[in-house]
Amino acid sequence: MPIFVAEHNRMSKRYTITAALPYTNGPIHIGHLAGVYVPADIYARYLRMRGKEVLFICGSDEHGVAISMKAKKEGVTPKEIIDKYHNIIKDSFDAFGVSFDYYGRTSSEVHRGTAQEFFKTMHANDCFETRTTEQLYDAKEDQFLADRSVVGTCPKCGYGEAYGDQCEACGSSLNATDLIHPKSALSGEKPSLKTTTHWYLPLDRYESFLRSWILEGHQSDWKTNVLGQVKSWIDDGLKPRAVTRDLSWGIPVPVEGGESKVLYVWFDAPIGYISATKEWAAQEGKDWKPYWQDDKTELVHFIGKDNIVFHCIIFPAVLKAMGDYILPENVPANEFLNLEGQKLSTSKNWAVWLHEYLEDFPEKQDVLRYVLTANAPETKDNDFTWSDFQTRNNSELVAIFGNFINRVMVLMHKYYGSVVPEPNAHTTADTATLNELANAPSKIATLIEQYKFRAASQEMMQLARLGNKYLAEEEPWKLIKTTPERVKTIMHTALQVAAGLAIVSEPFLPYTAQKLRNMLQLPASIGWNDVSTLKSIETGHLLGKAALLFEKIEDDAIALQLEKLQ
RNA sequence: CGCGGGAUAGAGCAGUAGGUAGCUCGUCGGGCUCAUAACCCGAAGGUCGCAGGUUCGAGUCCUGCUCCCGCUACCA
Repeated sequence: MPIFVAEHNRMSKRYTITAALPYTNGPIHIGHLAGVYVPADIYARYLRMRGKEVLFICGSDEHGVAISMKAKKEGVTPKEIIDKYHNIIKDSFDAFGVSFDYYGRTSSEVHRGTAQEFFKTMHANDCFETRTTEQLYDAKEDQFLADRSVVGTCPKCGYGEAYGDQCEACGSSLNATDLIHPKSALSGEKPSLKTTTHWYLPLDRYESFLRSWILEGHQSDWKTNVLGQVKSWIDDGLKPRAVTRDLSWGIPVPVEGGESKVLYVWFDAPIGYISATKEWAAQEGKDWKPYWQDDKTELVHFIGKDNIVFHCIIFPAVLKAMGDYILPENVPANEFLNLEGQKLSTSKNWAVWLHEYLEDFPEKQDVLRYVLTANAPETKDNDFTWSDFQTRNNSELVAIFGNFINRVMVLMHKYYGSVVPEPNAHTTADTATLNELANAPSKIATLIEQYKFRAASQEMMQLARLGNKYLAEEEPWKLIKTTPERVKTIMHTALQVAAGLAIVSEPFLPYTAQKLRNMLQLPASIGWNDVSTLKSIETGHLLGKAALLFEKIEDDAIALQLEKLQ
């Protein structure tokens, strides 16, 4: 009898799950996977197994200065940059089994239309304020300059190469207009001051709404890091935030006076979730609206900690302003993952890139998924080391999970020609093991629903330990010589555990789960709810061919990875 | 400077509403030999970042401090 049944009550029927849109100025690495995409995928796969209607959405974020700067630097068009990385990123997700229902991109026509419609609606409903300010302008390049794009002499320490936002010599925060002898980083010309007018989202109008919705309404079910960040912002007093920029690469501002201006990326990016939903719905012949406008739908945003303010403050304010939209039920933001003690850095190439990992460790997607889940930065920044990767593979996946399955398969083949024998009466040991097996799905379910994926993955592994322990204590290899009838019951029981693993491991290790299902010849109709009934595998069932689920990773493969980092 | 998160055995992490500090890996000892020298059992190992305070009692509450990470920047 399962002990934990509470989760059934509070589960919704439809879920819209989003994973942060990766920015297409580079490929993605293990930090992205650990913080956002693996947890989101575990959640989505789990809910689908529970028979829920799930829409799992993501896409490429393709606007913003970083991309136009990169394009300029490489002498190509922004379009070439985003196409290149969009494809690399999309392929990485596919390869790692991240089961998006749709992966869109913010450069699409549908997205342009959706984002512009958001802007126009909010504009018409007086949701914006306009402000005119003076900003540094590069006449030669004919564009306004970001603070970061201005260099000059620091007014505090006299360092000659200070950036407009911060002096790297003395650490002071600066305004670009404070710099002595400012120069444009683009052209080297002296910038001039020019007035410009922009639309602002007056976040201050949403302060009390946000306070009661999040700080009161979600006080107990949102993560502390998220609540803390939100509280900090709200207590600080929310200020109007510009939603438009003087740039050329982006979505044109669709109202009068918006010529030569584009929507600020943070305004258009989250709307990308909705655009992607529309594209998916059109493709599937469905209506997109229930996924965003039906209050029986649960919306969950998976993001990294750097994104908290956008998904908890700004985007909800936009959704609220639009009126018809639901708000996120939860925003389970993760902290960051470090690599060998140092933070990941694209510019220093201090990263493990997913597309490169797959070249070095083909077919080992699940290993990385597992390691990143078992050591996920759920409550604080965590460290990924290659040595830990090796240990987790060799000592856990190979020695515990893979080995248990192999033991069962070998014994079954040897004793019964892989035909499931008929069990006799259960002993207390059998019953205890079967009880624990029956309880496992509920335990794992509860943890997943609380976004505790690390603990959930360990609970899954616990099942393999249970199987090993059961075999060690029952010693069928001895009993086969003395009381062969008893062995039938033991193997039947051990097989139920193996089948349970095949099912319960799917959200975490989708490729392995599929392999294991094939080995056990589990019919597709057997799923999550069958684990507890203990009838996943019946007497007389013929098992498939045995194969190793995982293989050891040797020291030289690890040494090679460490060398690559240098 | 301000704000948020973190600092717990060799390593990586849990610690739920304060009451003799847990998990995984590693190490050491034992058992087993069906299994990818894998599995199972047991043991050693921590003054819970530092300094104070509240309490009969604090990893858990309060104050101060140190260090790491993040946000406050058109690097999303």
